[in-house]
Amino acid sequence: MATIGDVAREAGVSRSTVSSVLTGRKLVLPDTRMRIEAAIAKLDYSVNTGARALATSRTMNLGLVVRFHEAEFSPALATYLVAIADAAREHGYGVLLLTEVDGENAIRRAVAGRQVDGLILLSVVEDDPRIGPIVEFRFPAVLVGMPADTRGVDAVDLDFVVAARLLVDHLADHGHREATLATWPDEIFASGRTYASRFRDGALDQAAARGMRLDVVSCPSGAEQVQGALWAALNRPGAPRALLVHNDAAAAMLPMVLRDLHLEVPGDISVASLHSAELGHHYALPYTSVDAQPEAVAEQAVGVLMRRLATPDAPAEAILVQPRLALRSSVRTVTPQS
Amino acid sequence: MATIGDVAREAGVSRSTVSSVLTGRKLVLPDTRMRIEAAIAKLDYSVNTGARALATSRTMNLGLVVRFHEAEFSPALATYLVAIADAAREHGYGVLLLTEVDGENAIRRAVAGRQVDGLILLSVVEDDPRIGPIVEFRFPAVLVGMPADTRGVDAVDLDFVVAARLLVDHLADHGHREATLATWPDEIFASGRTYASRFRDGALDQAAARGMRLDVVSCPSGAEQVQGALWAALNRPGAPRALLVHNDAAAAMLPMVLRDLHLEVPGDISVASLHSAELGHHYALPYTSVDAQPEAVAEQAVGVLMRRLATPDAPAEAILVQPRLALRSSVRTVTPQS
DNA sequence: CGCTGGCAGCGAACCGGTACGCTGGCAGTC
DNA sequence: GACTGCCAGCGTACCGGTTCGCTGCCAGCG
Repeated sequence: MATIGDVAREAGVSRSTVSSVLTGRKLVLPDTRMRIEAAIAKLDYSVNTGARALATSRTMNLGLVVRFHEAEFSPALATYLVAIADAAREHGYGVLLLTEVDGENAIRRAVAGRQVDGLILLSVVEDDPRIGPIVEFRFPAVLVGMPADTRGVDAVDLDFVVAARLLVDHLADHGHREATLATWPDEIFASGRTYASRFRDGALDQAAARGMRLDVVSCPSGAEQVQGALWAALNRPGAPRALLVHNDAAAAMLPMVLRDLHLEVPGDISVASLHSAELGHHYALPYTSVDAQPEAVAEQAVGVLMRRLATPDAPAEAILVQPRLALRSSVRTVTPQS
Repeated sequence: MATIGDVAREAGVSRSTVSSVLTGRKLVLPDTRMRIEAAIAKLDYSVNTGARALATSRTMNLGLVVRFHEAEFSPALATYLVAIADAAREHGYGVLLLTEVDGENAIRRAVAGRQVDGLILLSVVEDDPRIGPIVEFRFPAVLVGMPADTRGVDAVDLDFVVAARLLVDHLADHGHREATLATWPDEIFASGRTYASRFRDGALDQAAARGMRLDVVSCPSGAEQVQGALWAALNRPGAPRALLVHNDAAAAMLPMVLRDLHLEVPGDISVASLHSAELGHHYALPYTSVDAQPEAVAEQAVGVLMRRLATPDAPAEAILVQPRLALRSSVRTVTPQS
């Protein structure tokens, strides 16, 4: 493999001049530059990123910290990983995958070994133990997922309150005065995944504002339990004829349960949901929904991190990605009758 | 951040002695070693991996090349990514996520920039364009997924032929003389994903050997189309009362279709499938199956790559991970009646 | 007692880049 | 014609490790 010295020799200049061309930080006479570029092409040279990192003390790598939570239903995780890697590359950064049961350790190692310039933490929960070291070291990082208290750390997430409001409004606008909200298992709420509570509370608030009754049903985890919970919720006497879903597992199982109960959408029941476009695609979910937007979230997360790297002392940002409603005519207009 | 020089000063030795302790390649007197270790602890020192990489010309990083194929149904992708990262760490390696529409370029960049010591290629297809550069540069790499011709490149995959045989035998052993095989869309076969053809051909061969009739049904992609295809296949007159599934989307949709057709498993129909344990878990699939084993495949892939790095000139390995049958009593015993 | 051997630890070179101060040549100005 | 200013390009130090040959000490042995 050719080194910068080989290129310099080939072009008849010094190493530092080649470096000037590579980094573009200094002016080089056009014909000198062309000689150098020719030499680079001829020798098929490319810079040794490790050596450059050592000299500049910037690795141009980001650490992507993934904690795999067995209980979570997340076909979309891969989408996030890929979207983040793509967004990072747009800015010239690579992505190091840090997956450890004990995410704290992965962070310490990567940071201490100076393998990464910044960190992206996925599936953040409230009081996430991974946040401690980051604040302590003042290491550039961005959380994907919003802890209740962002404590001066950058964070990016979908705006679940607005998402809830959009969906509730959509039902209310179509004349629904009552609905069931199928949401996450209790342990998800308990474990501090604020997306669950932000959506639920946003939905309850908006329902109150619109004079709508909203019955909250927590679907326990496990596919069969989810089905059972949905079945029970929809089959109880006086069940509302509108369903609001914020639970990927429930959304995936819903078509089957509805068929079971001989309920037509939207004829017998209106359905509106919050789930990722990918989930909807794979499961052929024909429901009006707010799409979780992995690409947009990934882009924002990387963008925030870039800004943090550029200006380390700027105040922390908390970015809420605005959701969009995707209509799929699963909500019908009802006329009030009582 | 402390450097090796700081540690040396603190311990009253030279930098090279500290290095001897760090690498463990040279003997150091016990009490000197302890002084150095104390200094390391006191200064909270850890080696700069970039500098070490420059000196040793080994990065201790692997590149994980992921191509995201929109049409593929891949909730399991994340499982593979995480499993590979975990396996790599067991060997002291980090994982750089290389995702690009144009995977070839990602490879070239990572290799030319000496960012990784080896590559792991996911979802390999026949005549995968990414294989070319690897063979050309003789760069250490392992394919996950088996091209028909491994051309001297290491490859690891599940043994789909054995998987097919196990499942066909299972049906045959229970007295089934005919079955339907629900398999991948035509374009998956066409695009050279050999897992599809290896399974199908293995199943056909074994069915022939066991004197069994096997009707192959290709389920087109898209959740609704899959349902339609399954529905048609199961509902046609004289449809076999045994179903063999090798198609994750079909497996996921199957419970709904069966319910639709009022078919009980195994009372009305026997079902045996090949899918990942994770898929089965998330979708509550109660079918006897051969579990695709992401963890085992990941472990083997990393293992092969480690061996390749140790002995670059060893002959290429092609490892087939042996599948296991997981019984879930979805196959019933039938007594021949004609 | 002198020679040899072993070995702990040192020092310098090196990996492949970047950064910065300096030089030398040329043009413009008085 | 001497002085000034500008700037392309050079040389060298440095980033933080590893490697390897050498030194100097001590023990063992004849």
